[in-house]
Amino acid sequence: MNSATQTPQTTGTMGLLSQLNRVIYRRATEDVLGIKLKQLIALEILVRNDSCLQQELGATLMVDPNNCVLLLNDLDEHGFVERQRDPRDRRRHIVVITAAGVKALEKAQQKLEELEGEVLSNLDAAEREQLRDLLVRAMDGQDPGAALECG
Amino acid sequence: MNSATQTPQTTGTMGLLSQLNRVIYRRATEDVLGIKLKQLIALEILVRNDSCLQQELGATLMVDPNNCVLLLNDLDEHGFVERQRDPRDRRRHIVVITAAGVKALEKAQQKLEELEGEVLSNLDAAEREQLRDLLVRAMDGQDPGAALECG
DNA sequence: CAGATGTCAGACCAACTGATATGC
DNA sequence: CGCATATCAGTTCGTCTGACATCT
Repeated sequence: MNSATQTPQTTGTMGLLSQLNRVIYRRATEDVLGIKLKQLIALEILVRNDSCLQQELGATLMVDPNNCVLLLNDLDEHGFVERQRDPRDRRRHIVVITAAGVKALEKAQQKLEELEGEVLSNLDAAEREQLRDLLVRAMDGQDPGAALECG
Repeated sequence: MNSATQTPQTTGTMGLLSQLNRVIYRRATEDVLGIKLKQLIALEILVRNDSCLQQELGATLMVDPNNCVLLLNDLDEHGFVERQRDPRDRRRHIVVITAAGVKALEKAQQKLEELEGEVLSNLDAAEREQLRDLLVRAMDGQDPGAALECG
């Protein structure tokens, strides 16, 4: 009715999360970050682990193996990752991030932090830290590899 | 490397939000809720405002006018909403939720709360309240109608 | 051989783009 | 006439499904 309503329009935490994610997704485009948000998250995992099995990456990202292939193809074409055969089980691939990948990641992370500042402009530093902490804890409880049960 | 890593794999708040949303999105399917998550959010807005202009709904949901039409077509076909011409400006539509819509919403909300309990199982009641509060405040600062600048 | 892993091609769904109809 | 609103058709993007090759 009143067109300038500032009341929270969505009640549930899940709905709010979904809405706020929508805001992020709309703003964190490839134009802004240089890479896609999902690629950024994938690269973050790779730098953190130095390298990891392709299936572990997929499980952590919660994408099914097929989509993991597509995602890596994209990153591979840009020279941001390399896939190596695991010598101990030659069916498997070990994914490693390249120097160019690290560089692209750092650039994207910087842009994303700028965005974060804008999106969370209503929260002060302590509250942002609190939010991040709650999200970390929530994610910790998540079943990894739920995306694998698809065959 | 260790396949049972429980360390937070994603560092930034935006990435965490995106990942947690992924968890929700994967579980809050139409099969579980009875309606789609986005439809649930739309109906929530409608019960809260009793009725609202179609463009206001779109702005609040952050979907562009085109997608708003599709969304409402879907809800309309199920008999969950009705579109009425605004007598004061007959170009406009006023969207109202039906009794069936309210019923479907309540059912879906109940299921979603169950899901919320599972997804946020690592957080106690106080922490969940805290999370919800932070999300509400973050959403309050969001530019409504950003989705309208697309023509 | 059965089972696991990764790859690809085609189907499917959700979102965006452009054109049209109606009313101001 | 120009502008706003809603609608639809066509395109594009991301994701899922099924078939296949390789390796254990």
